[in-house]
Amino acid sequence: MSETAAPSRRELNKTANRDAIAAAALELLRSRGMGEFTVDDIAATAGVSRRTFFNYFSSAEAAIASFTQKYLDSVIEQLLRRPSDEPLLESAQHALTAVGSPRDLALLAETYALTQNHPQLSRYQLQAWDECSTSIIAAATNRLGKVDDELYLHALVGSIIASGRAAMEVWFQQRGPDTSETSLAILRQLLFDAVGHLRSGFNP
Amino acid sequence: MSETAAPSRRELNKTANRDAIAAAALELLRSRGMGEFTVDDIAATAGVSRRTFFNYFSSAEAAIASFTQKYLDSVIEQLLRRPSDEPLLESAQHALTAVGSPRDLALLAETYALTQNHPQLSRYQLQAWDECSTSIIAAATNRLGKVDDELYLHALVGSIIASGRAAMEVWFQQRGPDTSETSLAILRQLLFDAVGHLRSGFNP
DNA sequence: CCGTGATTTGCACAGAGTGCAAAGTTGCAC
DNA sequence: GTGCAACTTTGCACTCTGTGCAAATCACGG
Repeated sequence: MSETAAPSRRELNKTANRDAIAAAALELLRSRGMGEFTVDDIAATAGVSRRTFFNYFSSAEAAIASFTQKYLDSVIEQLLRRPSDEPLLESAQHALTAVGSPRDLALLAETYALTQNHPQLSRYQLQAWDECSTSIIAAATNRLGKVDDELYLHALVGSIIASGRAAMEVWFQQRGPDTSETSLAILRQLLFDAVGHLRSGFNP
Repeated sequence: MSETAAPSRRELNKTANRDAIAAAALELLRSRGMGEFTVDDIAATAGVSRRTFFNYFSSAEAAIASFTQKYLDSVIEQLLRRPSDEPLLESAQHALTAVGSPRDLALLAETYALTQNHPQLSRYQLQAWDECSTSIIAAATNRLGKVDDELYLHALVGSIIASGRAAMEVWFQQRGPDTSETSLAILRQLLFDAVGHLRSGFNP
């Protein structure tokens, strides 16, 4: 069915460049910490010009947040694979915890941990989660046709995303920057349980 | 009981300055639109130096987002006034729609409307809502003592805030930049209904 | 091999944000 | 009211950000 299609040389170079830049940003984040490096540093590490950096990302924070976006994109992908008659909350519960890409979850967790106390980066992460909401709403609207109750859908999807973020926050409080396999398993469980609470209407 | 206490001259000057700067930012936002003015413009309009602007706000966006923060602060204030044995969802429903400060809600709506398509400002607004979550969680933890289920509390409060944001979004889709009394009444109703959906566990 | 369109790069420039020290205010004790 | 201590505003200098523009470079099809 849907092949990934044309990996032309140009396309390949483009994603390779993008990945190299994001990887360079992550490397500097790990080694120096947020705020301790500049866009020039990232560009130099990635082996591109400063100007090219800005062709791909609008800021250093955006480059780091791309890892969060990547995880959330894979969540949406999983979500679209669920049977379309399955209740949204159930689909979401599975999509958030699906291990379609273990590395994505690990990077989500790592960048989340390295983000603490860096307002501007936090804002970019928030935006990534919010855009995920928007995508899910669009997909649901697409699938169900014009919904009768916009408010219901927005509040529901927003709550799902909020539950996901709650799981991240609680995980980090409990585990700190530990991103071992064990720790990530706990994170997955928290993601599952958070949406579980939502599914049960927050009735204990 | 808790008086607002010492309005010393210094304190007064400080809040007056802060208000003047925020008002100047809003005025420029209204007259020129986001991205069409600089921090120097705001400082000049407010009658302070550029450097003083940065003593109060870290960016133009932060100055605009202060109106959202103000509304959310008043929500928290209302929330703390509710009887402490009332279920959190019920308290939240009332706090979000309480007209403790009609002007705050109007400014929330207006700045929300003027924010569309301005990523950096959107991020600041998101952050304001997120910090509100954090405050509510802290308050609840404070009131109930160390909670047994952190995840439950985080997911619940996050969902409340998400419902509030959902109401804002739906309101704006329906009403655009209309901030008349009638329109604001609709917004209040949407806020009430959004949390209502959450209260009923999203069961139609 | 060459032309065409996309991509990268260098350069220039306006503006953001911050440290620092001088100048100006406010509060308080005498 | 004088004067000193603490706080606030301001100007200045400096680094870094983000973007427009045009030249150079690259990918691809003929």
